[in-house]
Amino acid sequence: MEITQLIRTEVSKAVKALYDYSVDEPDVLLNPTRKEIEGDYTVVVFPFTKAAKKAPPVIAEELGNYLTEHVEDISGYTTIKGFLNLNVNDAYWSKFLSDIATQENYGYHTSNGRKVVVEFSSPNTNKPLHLGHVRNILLGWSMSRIFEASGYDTKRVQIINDRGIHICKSMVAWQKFGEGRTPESMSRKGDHLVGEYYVMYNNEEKEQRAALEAADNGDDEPAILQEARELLLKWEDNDSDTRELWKTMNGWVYTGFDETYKNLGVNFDKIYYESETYLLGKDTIEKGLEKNIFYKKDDGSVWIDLEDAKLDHKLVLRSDGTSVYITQDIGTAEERYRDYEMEKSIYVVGNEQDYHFKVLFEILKRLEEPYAEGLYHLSYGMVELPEGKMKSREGTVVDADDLMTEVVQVAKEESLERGDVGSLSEERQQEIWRRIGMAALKYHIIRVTPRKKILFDPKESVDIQGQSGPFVQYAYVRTHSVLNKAGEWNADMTNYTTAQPQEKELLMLIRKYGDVIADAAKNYDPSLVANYVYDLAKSFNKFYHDIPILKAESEAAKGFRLTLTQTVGKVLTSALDLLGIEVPERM
RNA sequence: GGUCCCGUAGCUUAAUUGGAUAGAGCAUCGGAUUUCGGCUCCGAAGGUUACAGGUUCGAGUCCUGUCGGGAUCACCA
Repeated sequence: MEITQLIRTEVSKAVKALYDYSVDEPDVLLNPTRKEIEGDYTVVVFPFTKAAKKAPPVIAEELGNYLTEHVEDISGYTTIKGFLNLNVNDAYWSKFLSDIATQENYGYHTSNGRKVVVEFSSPNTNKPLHLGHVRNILLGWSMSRIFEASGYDTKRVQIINDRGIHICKSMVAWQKFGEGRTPESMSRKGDHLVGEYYVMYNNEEKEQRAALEAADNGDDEPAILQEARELLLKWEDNDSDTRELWKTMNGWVYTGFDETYKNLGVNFDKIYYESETYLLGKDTIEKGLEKNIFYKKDDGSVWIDLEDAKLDHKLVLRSDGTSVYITQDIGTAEERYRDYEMEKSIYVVGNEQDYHFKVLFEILKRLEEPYAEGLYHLSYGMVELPEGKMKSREGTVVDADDLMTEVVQVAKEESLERGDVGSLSEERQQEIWRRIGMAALKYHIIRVTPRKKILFDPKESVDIQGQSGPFVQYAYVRTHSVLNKAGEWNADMTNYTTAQPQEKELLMLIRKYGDVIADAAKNYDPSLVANYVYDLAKSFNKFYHDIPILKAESEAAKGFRLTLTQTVGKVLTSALDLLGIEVPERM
């Protein structure tokens, strides 16, 4: 049995035997022992004082005695105040290592047959992706990977906001100023090209507004805004020319997005388009009206009263019968359930929509939708720059494509300075630089817990030292390099029973990997994996520095350490993969 | 104004969900290589966990209040 599980089980038994008190195994408080103190795992005995009617140190002593006698893998103990520090038999660790060494996908949980849908990215089609999207995409991607590793059948989806006044604005500007330009004719990424016309639109609108104000007609609407509105009406009327232009320009954007997604290393199982879903949800509102979940005002608008959930009254259908944003979301949720019958849905959306999702989920609960209990809003803080918030109107956004180019470029420059990979082909070097640069960027963003806002300093995002992606990659490259030198080795390590503290620390971390995955899924927090993989890399570097591997004192020790090194390499690769980070073989 | 989120070392952050002396990285200062790759390792310094109360064996974590920062409160999406 796995060691921490074993300790929980045995503590539970011991408490029953000694004090006739029942503790559930998960409720046994068990931590790794602090570094300065002797021992491997620590049991907190305070919770047993009432049942035992004894002082904590006495209980610790009695439990320690019992466990040492009854459990083979526990070789001894010490007590400090109310803490019982247990020593694990050295033989346990070599057995543990040889057990997992050949395991496929070590740390992954077996399939649980449950389905989860993760929605992320979900951009508008009027401008390219920026740093904010990057955080969203990285969170969504790693969350979906973590759920897969936790045994879930996982689907990745996004819903693209491809209709509405914003895209009409880009269209108007292109009609006026475009002169037939295309991504091909301009050699420009489609999403960037469309984004430029959106900017042109905004500039034009601003100028017209200023002119109107100068002429003392400040209350009038700028002509170009009227044109955009007309275009939206035409779109809704299915005007063929408008639809054609809309399709063409959105097509440019999608091609651009695809390239960005590819560079970020992400993909989707299904894409929903608002132009196809914006009419959904109305039926549900009708049904809800019949069940008195909603109510109708005199003007014909439909509302829901959520005051007893500490929310407000919320409009769900306009007086003219058309839907609002939340109506669509209700409809899309149902459509998604028809597609996947998922038990859990995770919406990766920024925290400015916290209120919206509270309302949405509350409504779906009241409608008694079968998937309502599994809804989760993975809310994350904004990404801010040192000089303040990003504002597209002020041109202070950090473009996703530029950012990626930049980090890879920096990785390249620093690598050339060191000259470690100069002997490789140009292509392979390029691939290594790409992996390093992307690792730096991704790790820098994913390591902070989602709900906190990120202060994004471009300089720090390409750090390769300290707690960074490349630091972890370097530890992996070391494992790879040692193993290459080692060639074949004798993996029989059963008579290696003198594990060093550095080795035990590594093994305890490796043992924890499956727990970390489960925790990250339970808390919807990929940063737990990011912090874990750093700890593992750091611990390996120390081991590597302190202890000889190839020149170990015995064949058994060498076999043990090489197997350990190999296993560390596997776990590093696996954990980084959950974050969407690839490892290079050299760097 | 109501509601929600955040406040930890100069900076960026962690804390096994209420457990021991709050742990890292950057920056600063000082060390380590006849060795499997120095993008490494070791050490020093740096903290009244915004503040004030409370709950208990025990609080960065839970409760109340105060201060500071942000978000949100559309027949927009």
